[in-house]
Amino acid sequence: MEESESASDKPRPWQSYHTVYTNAKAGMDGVDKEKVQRVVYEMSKGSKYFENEERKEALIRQKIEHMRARAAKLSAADLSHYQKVADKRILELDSTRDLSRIWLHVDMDAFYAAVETLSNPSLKGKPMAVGSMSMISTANYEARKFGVRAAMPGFIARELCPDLIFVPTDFKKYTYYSDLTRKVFWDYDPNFMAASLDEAYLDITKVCEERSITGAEIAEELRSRVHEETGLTCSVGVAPNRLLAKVCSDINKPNGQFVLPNDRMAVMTFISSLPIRKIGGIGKVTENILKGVFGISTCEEMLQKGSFLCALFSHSSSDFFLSVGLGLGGTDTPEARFRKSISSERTFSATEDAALLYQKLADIAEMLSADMQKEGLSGRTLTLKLKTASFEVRTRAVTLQKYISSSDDIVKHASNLLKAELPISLRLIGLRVSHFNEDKGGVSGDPTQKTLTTFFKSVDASRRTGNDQRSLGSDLSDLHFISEKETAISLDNNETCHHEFGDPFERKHLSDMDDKNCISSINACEMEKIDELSSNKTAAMVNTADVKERTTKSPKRDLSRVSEDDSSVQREPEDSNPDRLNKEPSTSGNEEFFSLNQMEMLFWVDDYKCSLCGAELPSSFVEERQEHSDFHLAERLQEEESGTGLSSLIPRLRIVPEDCSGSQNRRKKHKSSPKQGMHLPIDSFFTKKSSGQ
DNA sequence: GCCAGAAGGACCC
DNA sequence: ACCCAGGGTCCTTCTATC
Repeated sequence: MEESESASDKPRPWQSYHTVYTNAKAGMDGVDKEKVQRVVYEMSKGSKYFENEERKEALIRQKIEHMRARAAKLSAADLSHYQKVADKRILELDSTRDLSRIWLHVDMDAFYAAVETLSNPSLKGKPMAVGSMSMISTANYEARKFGVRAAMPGFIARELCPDLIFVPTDFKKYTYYSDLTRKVFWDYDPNFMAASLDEAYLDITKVCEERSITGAEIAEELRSRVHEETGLTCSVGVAPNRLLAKVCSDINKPNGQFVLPNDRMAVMTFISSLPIRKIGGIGKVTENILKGVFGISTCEEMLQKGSFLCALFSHSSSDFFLSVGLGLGGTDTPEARFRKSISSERTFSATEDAALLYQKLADIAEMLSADMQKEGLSGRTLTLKLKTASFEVRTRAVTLQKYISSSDDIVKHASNLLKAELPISLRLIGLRVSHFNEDKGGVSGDPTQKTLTTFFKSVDASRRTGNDQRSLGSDLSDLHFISEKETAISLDNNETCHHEFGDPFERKHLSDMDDKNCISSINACEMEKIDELSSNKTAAMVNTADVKERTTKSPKRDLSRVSEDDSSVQREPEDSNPDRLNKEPSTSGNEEFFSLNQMEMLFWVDDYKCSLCGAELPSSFVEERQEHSDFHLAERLQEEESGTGLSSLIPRLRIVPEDCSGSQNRRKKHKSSPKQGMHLPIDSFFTKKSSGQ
């Protein structure tokens, strides 16, 4: 730490203060980068936040030094060994290349800001940011010219752009427009993967084939359709895999597109000069390490330095890096995945008043519990997160014998954790619950059963090759230096067991988790319901014909009503009483849906996904929803007639996705992309946009 | 040697 | 004047157990 400062710290200290916004992957074209850096530096200097950043940077510098030293110590023999390892691995990875799919990544341009401008045209042409003085979510292009960007605190943004207009976030609005765009996406790929409110991946291989049309033409068409439907513009990237498609969508943004042909040479050429930071999953730290230790700044150099990467990084990390160098990425439509945790945290002005801290803790527990109830979740591991006045983050966890979800339980255990830290000055408290009961794959809850994590790990080996951003993301953390011994050669113990992962049962549920919540809500509640059903609930089975008739005739009474019922159901996750379902209806006062609900258990999770098969249909898809529910009803009728009753419910659920909703069969459930949507507040998914119906 | 937990981080939107 | 979010995922390391 001593050396770097003295030498380079001449006249412009801000140059060494790299933050996310001055160093981002999104192009900051006409921006006076130096000025931005200076302002950010000036405004941050001396703050606790700044000091903490410096502390972290110092740690990274140490890491870099440490790795450099290790790299320097590699003997010629070592290097030749690792060169072989790398060469072999590169060949293996390359052999997994799949150029048969055409992926399209759509990214709405400055989404929140664009939506706000749509609803308030007077904002047009003026620099504007969505967010608050403490943090902004996104900025329009006028504001970006000043260096203003997402994740920048508002007070700094205002300094950069004094005329900046701040608009508070309104997720209802964004969800509404997001649904409109998804309706368009649906037409091109019913299994599209929503990555967030404003991003999605579509496998357009089939459409291209069916219409014998190029990816570029689809992109063109999709963009104009999105514009027609929403009045918003988007940018699109078309490439043989998701990782590349994502990079491509950024190239001609805003309102543009870029197509990378499904050709090995084209891919290699493209990737060769591509800065590593453009790759999803390679952030500031990884970039610094790769650059600082190995001098790698383009993807191509990943291959050139393959021996070093294999020598100094863990398997998963080196595999990832090499994949990037080869331009490989996800080409399959991944299985759905469960939500693993749920949390709530709040920042406040730092205090060391214990009573106050306990109060904050109780408030957060309350919020978290409410969110959990909404989704019918309960978990055994409770993690307390603390951020001290000096921005240091700590976590403290306990794993309990029983699953908890009530505010009281949460507070009780969280207080114990907090007590142990006590004399302390905090600026943030957070609570997270994980280790859900469904983790075990549902039904049994047998703790010895393979967990999802295990499942994904085993799949990991194969996935490694075609990782998409998710894997990327994780890989970075490997940077954490693998201890030297493990650096060795263990390149092949990956080939583990893909098959043993659990029973198909759990996977069926996975299907619906594309966006954060849906997932879990289904799991928790549905599991119970299914159990109930399969055991005895036949009573709930009502007159099918009756139900069918009503649904068919009153499409307008659309299912959004059902979702109301459903939410009330979910609100009582603790209540495993089988009568619950029977009671609900009276509360809702909607007998028709009551029947439907009881009988089919079909409702739109989070007003978005079919509780039965996981199909995704925003509430604006009124007709599609009607069709969809009709499908399930017909299916049910058929079963009734053929004598197959509820007893077959469970197996049936697993199969349904295969062909439900007619043409749009969703055998692959689009799970969300890796990261998808986690940044959105959960609430945004509950709030339904008032449009649909 | 493997497994579970706990703690700390990187990254994404 | 305002002074750096919140929700999630995955990975690695370390330890205590079995």
